[in-house]
Amino acid sequence: MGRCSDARDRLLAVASQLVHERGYTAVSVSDICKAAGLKKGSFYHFFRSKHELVLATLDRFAEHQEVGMQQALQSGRPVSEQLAGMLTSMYAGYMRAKRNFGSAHGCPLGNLAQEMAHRDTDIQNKLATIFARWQTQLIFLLRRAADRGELRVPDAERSAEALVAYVQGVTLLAKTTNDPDVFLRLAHGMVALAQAELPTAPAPIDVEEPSHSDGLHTCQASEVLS
Amino acid sequence: MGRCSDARDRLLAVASQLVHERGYTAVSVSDICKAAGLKKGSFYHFFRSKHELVLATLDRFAEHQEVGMQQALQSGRPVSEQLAGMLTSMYAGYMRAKRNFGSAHGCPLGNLAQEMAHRDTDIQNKLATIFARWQTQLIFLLRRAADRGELRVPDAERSAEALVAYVQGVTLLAKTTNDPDVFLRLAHGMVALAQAELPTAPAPIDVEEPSHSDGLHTCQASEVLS
DNA sequence: ATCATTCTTGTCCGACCGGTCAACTATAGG
DNA sequence: CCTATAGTTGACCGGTCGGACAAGAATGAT
Repeated sequence: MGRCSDARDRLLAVASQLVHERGYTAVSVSDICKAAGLKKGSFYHFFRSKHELVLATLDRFAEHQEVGMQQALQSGRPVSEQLAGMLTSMYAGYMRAKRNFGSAHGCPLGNLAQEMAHRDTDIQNKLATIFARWQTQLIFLLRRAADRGELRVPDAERSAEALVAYVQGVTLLAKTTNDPDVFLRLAHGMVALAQAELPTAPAPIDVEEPSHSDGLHTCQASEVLS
Repeated sequence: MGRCSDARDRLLAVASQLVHERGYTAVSVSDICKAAGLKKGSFYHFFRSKHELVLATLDRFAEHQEVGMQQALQSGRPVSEQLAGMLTSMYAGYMRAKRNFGSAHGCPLGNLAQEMAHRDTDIQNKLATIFARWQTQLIFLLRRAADRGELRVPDAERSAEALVAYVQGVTLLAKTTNDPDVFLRLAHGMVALAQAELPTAPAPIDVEEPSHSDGLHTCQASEVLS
């Protein structure tokens, strides 16, 4: 009863677009409303807050992703080709985005994770779940490749985790250097990570003397900056 | 002549802290001033804008980084150990940050890159330069390892680039899952990427039929979301 | 035709945004 | 000691932020 409107869907669609383009903080509720063609009052009829809206867009994203992944697993192509294809087809997507919208904005999940993971546990959890599901699918893929003798996969779990990280890192680098060729240049790393050997020594778990500092990776460095 | 004050330095220090914790957009000039213990008027005496301040913090970061890298290159440890050590010592940094500040915020460069690279070309360029310098140092390291016969390095440039990406990706994953052990679990990937083989077929540069969609990597997907 | 429900609208709020400015104070160099 | 200069202050600007709300318009079920 009452009306029925597609406003909620429009809000979701527009919001994931804008948040992807500009980031969570930089997009205002008014921006979203303007783009969806309705007033702020309507917004707050459907969502209790901007925060809740973004969580909803993540749910929607996860559903879409799920469908896509199922299809991908059925493709019979060689696995090493499929792995590299993840990056080469991101190259294609990057070029398409650049052509259609003027520039590419990286991975919507990665962007949101980088911006919000340490400030919003709801968003963090939702993103972590999506990454985990992604990893699970990769494990399947890698195990199948190992069974078929296509690849040597010493540790499918770890390799899958490494692959998720690598894809995110490559995307970030492509965006930062504004150079889509990064996807092509680094595609071979996917296969390398899939076949990565475990260290002979179980793992260097020594939390070494903290201040000897290797230098090349001062990246945690709030501290470095006095 | 006139006064001399350390206010500028305080602003830089406080700003890199806050931007690292909350992101560029989410930190206001007033926040920075409050934390530095001075008024907005003073801020605009030293910097023409928030934008300019952040560029200055990046310069400062780059200088510190430079020093650290020079030291690291002189360490005589085995290169594979040094590579893995980049991640294991980030594990240490993560734990330290968590202990001291309650949570870790990932790599300040990565955060800024993800948030700003596609919206601010000045910041993008500065970040790209820092990444490039980082890569250069890694190339040195890898070449030396190859010369000594420590590692087989088929392509030092590409491996160095892949390593930079990988470190960023692993950091993001650790932050998103809030699980520092990721650094330890994925450390072996560093060695794998250093020794990654190039594909026998030069590269699958076919920009395949655009909509066949591999699914597992729908990550460019503003499009996927209707 | 009615009426509860769903949706839409416009207006309003206090807080804060990035940034400006003129007036004031402390200080180093002469 | 004096003064040019460097640094500081607090009040202020127009604009936007996330959010609240009462009132009205459209609709579906009865």
